[in-house]
Amino acid sequence: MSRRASSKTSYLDRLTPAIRKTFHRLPDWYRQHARDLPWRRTQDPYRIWVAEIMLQQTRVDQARPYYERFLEAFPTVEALASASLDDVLRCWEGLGYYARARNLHRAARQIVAHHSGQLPKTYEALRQLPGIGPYTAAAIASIAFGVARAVLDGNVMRVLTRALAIDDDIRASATRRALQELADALIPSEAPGAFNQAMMELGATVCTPVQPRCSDCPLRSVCQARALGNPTAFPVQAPRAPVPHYEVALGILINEAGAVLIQRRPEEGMLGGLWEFPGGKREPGESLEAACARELYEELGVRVAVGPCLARVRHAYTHFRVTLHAFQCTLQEGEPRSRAGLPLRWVPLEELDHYAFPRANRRLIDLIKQRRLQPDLFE
DNA sequence: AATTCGTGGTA
DNA sequence: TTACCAAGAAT
Repeated sequence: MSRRASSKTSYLDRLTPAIRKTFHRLPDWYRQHARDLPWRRTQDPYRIWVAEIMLQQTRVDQARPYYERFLEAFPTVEALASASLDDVLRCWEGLGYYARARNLHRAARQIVAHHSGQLPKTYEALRQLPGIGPYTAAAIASIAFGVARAVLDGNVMRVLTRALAIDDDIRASATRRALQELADALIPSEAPGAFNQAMMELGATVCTPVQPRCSDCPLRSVCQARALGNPTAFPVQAPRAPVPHYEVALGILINEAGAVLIQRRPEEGMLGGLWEFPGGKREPGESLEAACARELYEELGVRVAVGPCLARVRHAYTHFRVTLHAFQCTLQEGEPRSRAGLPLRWVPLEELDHYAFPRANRRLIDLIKQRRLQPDLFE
């Protein structure tokens, strides 16, 4: 058996009538076993859209409170479109993958401008909107509009590779193409939305990555991974590359009024549009204090005296890890001006929660606030 | 096609 | 503690 799927790979020949029949019963299973999730109580395409975007690479329990808050703040497409990006990001703070919030905001404006404020009803038209990829377009089209397009997410890939004992690497695009083809061949035309949600619910609650509950599975009679006695052998995926670790020095500049200096990151790229303390990565052989002074000079054109480290935070991103070191700094020479043209702002500590910060920065702020309760340490 | 995008929970 | 993982999209 090949671990690499070629461009001609197809799994359609593995489908027997018994397998098709068993899969087609999934909507019924779903109606009986679906958890009561807030976005299931609505047929509002806007709410379904928001939920699907939030659920990308995110667990239901983590997204739920954000979903409630977001819809309270932006109850309609029009409300979202007329909001500022900063307000949207503030609502999204802590949820991660902030491009989702930026694209959601952009797409809302496009929907108001070009679709009379209504979400498009076809897969292709949905797909044109920023942030709506193959998964989300299929999810909205099937759940809100009854279109028979199969979703392919981590859950569906796990269910399918186990059911048919597919041992190709699911990180390979060829495998994903073939799995999408397979899912599209299985989705029924009567209840496509329920089928899609059933596949995902099955993966989330029964066909789980570890310790799957096979005896409760509606597919147990046809599942080949179970027949092989080793369901967790699927899906097969290549190991990830090891991630680097960076030491980052940040400068906490405080003015006479007790306000601290923050800057807004560029809207494109990592953590785009969020605010943070100035600073950057330590270079090889450099001390943290030197890195702090260098970064503040490079970014803001100022000379600073680097004082004590007020707080440290370790944080793991997807493809690297960092340790943030926040140094209290005193302005020696010059007035801060962003060389990259980024917005800068002096903000009292109490007002920092009016700005959207990355998680690691927010934790630093909490630690610094705690120290400030002991003035001698801060002065 | 392979990388780059967050965060929190869990074994 | 480490490593993996979760209702993906953009480039």
